[in-house]
Amino acid sequence: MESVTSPPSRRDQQRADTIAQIKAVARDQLTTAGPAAISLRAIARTMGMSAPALYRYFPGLDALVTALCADLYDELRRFMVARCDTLPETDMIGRLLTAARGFRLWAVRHRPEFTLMFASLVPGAVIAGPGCHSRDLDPEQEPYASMRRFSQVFGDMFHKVFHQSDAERGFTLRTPQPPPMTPGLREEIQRCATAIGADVPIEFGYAFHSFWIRLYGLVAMEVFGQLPVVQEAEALLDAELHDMAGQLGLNLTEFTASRAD
Amino acid sequence: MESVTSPPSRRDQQRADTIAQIKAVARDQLTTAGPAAISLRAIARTMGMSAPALYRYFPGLDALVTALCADLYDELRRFMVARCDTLPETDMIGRLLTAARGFRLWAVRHRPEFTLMFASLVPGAVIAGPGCHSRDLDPEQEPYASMRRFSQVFGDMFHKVFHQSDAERGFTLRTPQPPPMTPGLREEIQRCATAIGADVPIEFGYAFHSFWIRLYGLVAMEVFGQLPVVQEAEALLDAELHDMAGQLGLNLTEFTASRAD
DNA sequence: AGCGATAGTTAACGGTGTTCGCGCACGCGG
DNA sequence: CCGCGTGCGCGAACACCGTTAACTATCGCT
Repeated sequence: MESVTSPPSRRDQQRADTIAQIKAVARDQLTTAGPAAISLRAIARTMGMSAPALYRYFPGLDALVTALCADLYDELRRFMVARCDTLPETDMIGRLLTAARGFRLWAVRHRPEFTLMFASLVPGAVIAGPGCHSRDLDPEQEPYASMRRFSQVFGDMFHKVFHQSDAERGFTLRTPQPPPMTPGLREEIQRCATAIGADVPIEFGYAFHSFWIRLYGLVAMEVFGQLPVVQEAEALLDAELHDMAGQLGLNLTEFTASRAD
Repeated sequence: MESVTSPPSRRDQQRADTIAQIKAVARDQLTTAGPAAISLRAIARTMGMSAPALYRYFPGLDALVTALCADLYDELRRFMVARCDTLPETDMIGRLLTAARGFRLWAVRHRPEFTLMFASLVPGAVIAGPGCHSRDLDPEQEPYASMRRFSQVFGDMFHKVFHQSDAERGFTLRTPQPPPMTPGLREEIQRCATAIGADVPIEFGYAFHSFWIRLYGLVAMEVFGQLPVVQEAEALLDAELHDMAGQLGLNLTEFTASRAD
């Protein structure tokens, strides 16, 4: 709540540069040797500094990893929207497909990063307990803000594709038939949808949620080496996307074919 | 290929007991403080031993974690089949549902274990590279044998439910319509299905594979704190199972209702 | 010009995996 | 039943790791 943001003084600039360099070196360690290999002493070594000096910039290793993780969410989001922006605003189906394929592509190109982001959140944060993550989960804190911005990408797209007219969309959206749900589940799905800005009826809320589960499951299994189909993973993603589109009344082959005209 | 298995001498017995104790202590560390907290020195400390002594039983920390991981796959499999065995042999749909719910239940009860098994395979094994895991992946080695035995549970069930008669099954199985697939994908899905012993047509091969992706995605997201719907996760699993059953022509509500008679 | 905040240093503590070399003692074979 | 050998455990040591404390020098602003 600073009413006056002080101009970035010279020191602040150098400080920002150092922080960026620290994160860059950490990112390199992550890419090269995996999440467990991020080491303060090694970072300091390659930067020509002494390890305790890094504590001027981060309160500890966990904080560094958390900040790096936040950057990765932003990078992934930017990667996805950049690819989507090559398509016209009205082609929301094309943008959704591009976002999904971009999600997988970034993940398989950056397996260690994906592991850090989606399978631990923070080292040592997966400790047991129903509330899962033992970290402070102030929902406005740094990793969560980036995660929400990332989720927002799909949320906005779902919202838009639903509120498009059939003419803009290029096909008539069919209301999927959701399975029977408990009242509590219906309420929570509705709440999650509105929280993400996707103001849609429950049938679409469930469908979109289920689609996200399928996309996440496919990508996570591929990255973690759990996917039975491993060589044709990209083709499998396309098949799954076809299948999901079909549940919304869209035949993707005809769609892309007619679009190609 | 030992033609004569030497009788378990007294020494071998003690050795086996020590190995079991080491893994038990490691398991306790994993459950209590997460995968990163498994420490040889701490294990030796609580066992009243010295750290290098453990090297008489495991060539290193990675080997211990790998062996522990293999045990966990067996434990998960046993948990699932034990619950399935409370149902009659002919109720394959009920067994499939029980197996899926058991998979989730074990995962949420053992989050650190699940993380170790399904999101890293072995610490430091997620290093970049197209072939993913940098470990020796001799498919008959210890972690992979247990993984295959685990996968076999679902594979057998899929095989059986498909080859059941409609009378045994209690409903007429509808052939799902798969999305268009590339020839390579069809071939690989077929190959994976036969490798797991599920000799089924491609339509069911794709459906079962997709079901496994959805189940894995749902459970992994819940364990890793990535699921939007977090409070009603169990109800969400039931909804997803309803949805998947519906794609095979089975209305689950009627099914379980008639079964309850 | 001087003062204070800031960035950097070295030393040290406790922790980790791993290797080496030694000794002891226990269980097996004669 | 007894000795022998082998497997077992130990301590020391090396190279890492995160983190803290005390201290210094330098840079920037007043």
